[in-house]
Amino acid sequence: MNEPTGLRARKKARTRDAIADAAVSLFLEHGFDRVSVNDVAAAAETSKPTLFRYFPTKEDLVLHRFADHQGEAARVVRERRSGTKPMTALRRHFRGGLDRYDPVTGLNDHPEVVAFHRLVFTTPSLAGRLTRYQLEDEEVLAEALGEGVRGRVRAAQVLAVQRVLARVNWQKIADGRTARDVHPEAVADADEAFGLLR
Amino acid sequence: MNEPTGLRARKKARTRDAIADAAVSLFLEHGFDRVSVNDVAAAAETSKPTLFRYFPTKEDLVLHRFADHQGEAARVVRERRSGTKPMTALRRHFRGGLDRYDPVTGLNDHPEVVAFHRLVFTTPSLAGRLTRYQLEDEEVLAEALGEGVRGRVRAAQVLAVQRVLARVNWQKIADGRTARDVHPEAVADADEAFGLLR
DNA sequence: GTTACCGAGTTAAAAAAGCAACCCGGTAAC
DNA sequence: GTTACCGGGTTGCTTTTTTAACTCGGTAAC
Repeated sequence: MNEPTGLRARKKARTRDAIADAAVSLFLEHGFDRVSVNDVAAAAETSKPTLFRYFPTKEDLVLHRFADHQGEAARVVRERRSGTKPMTALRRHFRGGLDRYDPVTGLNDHPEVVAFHRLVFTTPSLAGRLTRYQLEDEEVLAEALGEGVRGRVRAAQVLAVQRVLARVNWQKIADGRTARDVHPEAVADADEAFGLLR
Repeated sequence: MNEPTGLRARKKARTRDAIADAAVSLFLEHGFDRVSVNDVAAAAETSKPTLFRYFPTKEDLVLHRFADHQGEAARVVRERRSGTKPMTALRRHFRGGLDRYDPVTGLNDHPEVVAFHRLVFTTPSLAGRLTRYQLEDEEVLAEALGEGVRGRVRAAQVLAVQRVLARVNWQKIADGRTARDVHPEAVADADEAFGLLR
């Protein structure tokens, strides 16, 4: 089921992780703009060209965690069991994320995760680039949802809903509440928001 | 004074160490002949050709620790202060090794060191290759000692003495005594043995 | 007595990483 | 207002590593 795990693949994954981890921990400690990519490369013990071979821009050093979820919505729609409506599949998937306290739902109170979200949301260049990612996500979801304007609008609405929900959840947790405590509200919010999509 | 420490050099050193460490620890645990170079490479997380680029033969995976002392005797002779006789320089150097409990003198009771020596001495192919190293050592020492048969004989005698002394010391320690305890005898033996060289 | 496998080493080609030098836009120094 | 540096990102070249397939000697199977 998982990729062939040769030496090459293992070491590439490790290098990638080393770079990403070094980056995030430096950014969290000193702030995105006060850390240069040279610093990151040095901390990860790789060269600058290598760093850029793994991550196209400085922002991606942070955002790859979202990038890993690229196209997830589209996939959920495409792989739904026949008989299930797209919206139901998406709602269930999001609900699953909440129950697993998946960081992308905003419903996660691990200190690192919270700090990470604050970093993303309060750094303009990061927030900006993140919306670019979501636009691409929107396009593939639109395709999965059907031709024409109809699909595009649906896609935009779904992603907007997810974005808002995640933001609301994160805000409550940033205010000091625990994920477990917020969970019921998050589920209720999700039901209401997805309900509006009909 | 020390080599430029770029990324490349650092990683090469690390790879080399990883291979050597994996090798020695596997050999100590299972025996030299029951561990294949494939096992070593796998444990060190490198490929077989890489392993062989760092160490020309399987034996060298163990013996590089001796190889690091290659030519040491010759260097001691060449770099002695003028006015000092070669033999005195060599005797003093060996004496220094005893005082530092240098593993090459056999006078070292760290469990790993003792086990390592047992490994070398009780594995025929290793013991065999080790004497090959000592022959090369002998040649360069002979050159440093002067032309002709005279130098060669001297060289052979010095190295034979060191070999015997190391072996005797190791034997006592293998019998359970501590290095500190054996030290005086080792010094006495050394004095006597080097004395015979006159 | 082949046939098949194992372990030490090697080879060639391709991927990946390092290095040094560069471009380009910004901003601080003088 | 040049000049110099800094940080993001790129380029070309070299070195290192992986991969897979190979040689060669030994030895177990049948």
